[in-house]
Amino acid sequence: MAAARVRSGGRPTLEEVAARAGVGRGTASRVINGSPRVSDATREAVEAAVAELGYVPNRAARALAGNRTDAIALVVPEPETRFFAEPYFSAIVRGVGAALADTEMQLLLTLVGNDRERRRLAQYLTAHRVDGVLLVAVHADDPLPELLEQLGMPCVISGARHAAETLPSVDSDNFEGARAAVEHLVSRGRRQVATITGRLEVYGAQRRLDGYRAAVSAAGLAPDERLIAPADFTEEGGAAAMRDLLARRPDLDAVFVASDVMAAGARQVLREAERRIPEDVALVGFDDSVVARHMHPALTSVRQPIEEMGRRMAQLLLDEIAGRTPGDERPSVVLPTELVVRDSS
Amino acid sequence: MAAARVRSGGRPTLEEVAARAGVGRGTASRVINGSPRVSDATREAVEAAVAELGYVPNRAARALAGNRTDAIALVVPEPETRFFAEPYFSAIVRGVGAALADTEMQLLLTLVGNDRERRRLAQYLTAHRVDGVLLVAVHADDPLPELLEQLGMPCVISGARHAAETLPSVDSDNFEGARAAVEHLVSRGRRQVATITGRLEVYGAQRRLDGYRAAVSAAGLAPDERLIAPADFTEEGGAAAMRDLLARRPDLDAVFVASDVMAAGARQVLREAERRIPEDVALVGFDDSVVARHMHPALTSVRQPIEEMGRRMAQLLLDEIAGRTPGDERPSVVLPTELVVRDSS
DNA sequence: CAGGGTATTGGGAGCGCTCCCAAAGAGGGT
DNA sequence: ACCCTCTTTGGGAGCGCTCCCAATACCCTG
Repeated sequence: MAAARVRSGGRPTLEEVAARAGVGRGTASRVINGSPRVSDATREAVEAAVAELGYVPNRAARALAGNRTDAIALVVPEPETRFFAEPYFSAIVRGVGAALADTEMQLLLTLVGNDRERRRLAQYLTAHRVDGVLLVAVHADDPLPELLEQLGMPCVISGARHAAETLPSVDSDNFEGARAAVEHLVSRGRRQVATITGRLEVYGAQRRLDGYRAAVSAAGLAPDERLIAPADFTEEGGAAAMRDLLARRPDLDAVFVASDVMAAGARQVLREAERRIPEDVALVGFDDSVVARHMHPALTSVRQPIEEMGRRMAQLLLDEIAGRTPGDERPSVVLPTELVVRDSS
Repeated sequence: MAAARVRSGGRPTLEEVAARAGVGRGTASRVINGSPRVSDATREAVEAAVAELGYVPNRAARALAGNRTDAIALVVPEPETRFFAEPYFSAIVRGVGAALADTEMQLLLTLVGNDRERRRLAQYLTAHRVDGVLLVAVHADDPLPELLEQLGMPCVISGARHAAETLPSVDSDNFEGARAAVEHLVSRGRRQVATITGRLEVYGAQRRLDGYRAAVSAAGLAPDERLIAPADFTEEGGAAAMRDLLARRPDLDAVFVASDVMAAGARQVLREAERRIPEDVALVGFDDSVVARHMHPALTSVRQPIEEMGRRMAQLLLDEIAGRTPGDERPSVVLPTELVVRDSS
């Protein structure tokens, strides 16, 4: 029995645990990793040694020997203010954190600001420094997903990039959320329902517009392209779009806005135009952010289960990494939204 | 010259880079790590080989051999909603990310929810899985800082825990921010200035109260403890405190609230009590969050340079890890705040 | 021209773990 | 009792890097 080198300080090694338990290194490793091919007696002995020594595996050694990292990266495109804004970012992080809580997986946060950082990220991924990647707010033309697919790197994205998404993705039901919002407006007697959309290259924004259209025709209202104003998810964009709408269709009596922040911009314009909310114009937002609650009047909004989305993304990724993808098709999750009715509608 | 093993797939190793450059492994390593003890010709040869092969060092191997990890942890106590709320979290993350951008350092996100996760974190840190720790929103009685100090683990905290903080810390100037806010109220002719404080166990909240007191006496106003209502940084707490204040001193004409969220609660109560803002009561918040901008009327608030705080925390930590602490005393940074005047005052 | 630096360099010895092969032990059937 | 199979076990061989020592090359000095 090889006596483990005596080490005064430092953390205990597997070798020491094995020596203490009176078994070989291989056996100790098997116990630590939960292999079934160990007798009960041995397992208990090793577990006791682990507890006595306070052994914690050395992650680096594990990664080196096992060719894995036990870490996943959450990649956040920093300029994408829509994502980085409240409540998206912290909620996603919370959800991911929750899903990872009783896992050995570490969460690496990677902010991608400019092109240089983007290249560094690509290098990172190529160097296999993580077992998988969570990609949020990817654009349809982002080369990153392709790169990941080529590398065979497990990956989950938030929000499908288009109808024929090939990557595993988690999304909220943008179509249904928008549809329900507009249906709600119609049920309150509104007849000239306009919409301010997000950037339509973003698939989710397109789906919200689709939902709007579906609800409009389901209600038997006359579709009118002049009631549709595209914007860019910013407050200023929302304001500009609202001005356009008022100019084109001054008779509108409701607006479904594809984000709360844009709704804030729209409300400002409506106030300046002296349209009362909700008496003259009803307003519904999307996201149910802090802004919605504190707007005056409080904004009716479509809530997305963002934290849950984070959790599901992480779970999907863990599955992907473990290789237990059920069928051949890519798992894609669509979570329901909820309409939170407040004073603006 | 030992021929490097030919490997079809896979990433290139140091050994391969060395072979390609026609040098030894040690020399290649020296170049990669920027050692000055290499001739220019050799350096160039190695750099060329690195570029041609697209070599990226294997992090795990480095960590194992070098007994470091090139990673730091951002530890976030999840139940601490004050911190996790907008804008704190994302701004800190941004700042930290910016400071780390041209470093090899990785950012690990660790959410600490319950006691179990807390123990796991302690184990983590004991196992030296990171080179340093960024601790945000620590309570004065949190055992974590002590643990870190015992382990000799570099650490920076956001917000001193008390006047005699021993750890390197980054903070905004809570005292001066509060003082300036109250001074502003006084300069607008307010004479009965009340305050709603955060939880006073939080040192920052205490400092804000100190700043309030300083401004009150500097203005020659009569200090009155009935004008001071403690709360807990929540909207409901702010509302309750506002009710207390109105009951005790119905003649108050201004309130300095130690956070925007509490200010939102207070505003609600003032509206119910039919006090106009700012005509009857002027309101000033703290944080300059989204809530402040969208409140009605828009809330005057004290802005903290949170992103900059994140950046400085990271820099301090990197210094600490590099061991180049200038003197013996712990570096502690206090950043200035800025009063953003809006319609509520 | 010898002697004693100083600047470079190569490569051995690990770091602590996983993988895997071969050996030892434990039954079971005939 | 013997052979064969299945289970359990030990430990060698790396994973790719850093650290460091010894070797070599080069340069002054007297």
